[in-house]
Amino acid sequence: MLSQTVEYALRAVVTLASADGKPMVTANLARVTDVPMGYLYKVLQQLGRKDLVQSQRGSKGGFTLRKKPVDITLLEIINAVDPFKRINRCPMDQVQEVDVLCPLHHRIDEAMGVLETAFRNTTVEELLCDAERPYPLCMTLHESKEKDQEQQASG
Amino acid sequence: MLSQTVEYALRAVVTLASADGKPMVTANLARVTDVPMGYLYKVLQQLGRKDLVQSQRGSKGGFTLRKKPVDITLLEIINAVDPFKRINRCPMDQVQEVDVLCPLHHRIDEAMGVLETAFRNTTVEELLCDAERPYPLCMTLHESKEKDQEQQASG
DNA sequence: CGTCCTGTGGACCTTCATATCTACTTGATT
DNA sequence: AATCAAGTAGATATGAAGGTCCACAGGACG
Repeated sequence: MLSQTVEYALRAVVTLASADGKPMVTANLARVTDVPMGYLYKVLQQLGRKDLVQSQRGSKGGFTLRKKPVDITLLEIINAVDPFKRINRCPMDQVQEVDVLCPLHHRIDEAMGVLETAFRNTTVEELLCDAERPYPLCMTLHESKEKDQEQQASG
Repeated sequence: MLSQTVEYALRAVVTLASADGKPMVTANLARVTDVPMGYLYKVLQQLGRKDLVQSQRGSKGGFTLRKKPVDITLLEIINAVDPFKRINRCPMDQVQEVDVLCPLHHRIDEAMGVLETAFRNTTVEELLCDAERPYPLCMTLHESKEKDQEQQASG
């Protein structure tokens, strides 16, 4: 339903959010989020253009969030990489003045509206402090992230 | 969001529903729904395998619905050609016993659930008798359909 | 039976999102 | 300045969805 790119973008932002301001290098981010590194760059670039993330080159560099998790909605992330499309006009209708959709497309668009709202009303912050689910991303990845941070600390 | 194939399937079923039991030939259906005819065959075949439509070869043949519009939900049509996928397990998580999703995927799946329900709760019948929108599909297509039926009648 | 009409199914082509590769630029550190 | 770490950007590959084509099969009707 959502594109692979959106999925990747969401993972990246959530992970950066849980890094709590410390810059994360792409290689590390790629490992934790399980996204191909080369492609992750592209996704991060798109997020950068929309001012969701920020990059710092050179050693000690990496990516950080540009806004607080509480101020980032899932919809923003989605729109940054693969804009959520609503149906504004019937796709079949070439010559169309009025913007009244036919019943079919009206119904579909209505449903899409609900979905869009759900994404607009969820912030990254909410994903970080879910009582029942202590880790913002999957448990095993949390573990590999821990391991990775140990590596970083020791290396 | 929904695939092109789903869009085509929905158009086809709605159009067949408004044909009120009379078989429609693919060429005609393709014109009315603005779907490439060769591809429409494929879509209709998929709908046929799921017993949503029925075909009759030879002259006076064509496609008809196999069920009443009131008994066909949009979700059924969607599932026939491009099954609606829910998130059952975190896509990142290789080793996973419990089926508790991480906050991110839980949230996404929740939203998808709402969408799925919306499609499950809409029947084709509802699209046929919308007071504010007299034609189940776009106006101009309704017109071209009229024209087409005239052609059929005179030809 | 012959012929026309219409759907079937398989092979193939096209397009685009996804993913990779690589040469380059920028920043930090010494 | 030299060097290394890290992001940038554009060219190119891959694979799945969308779309086309064609030879065949089955039904209707003279």
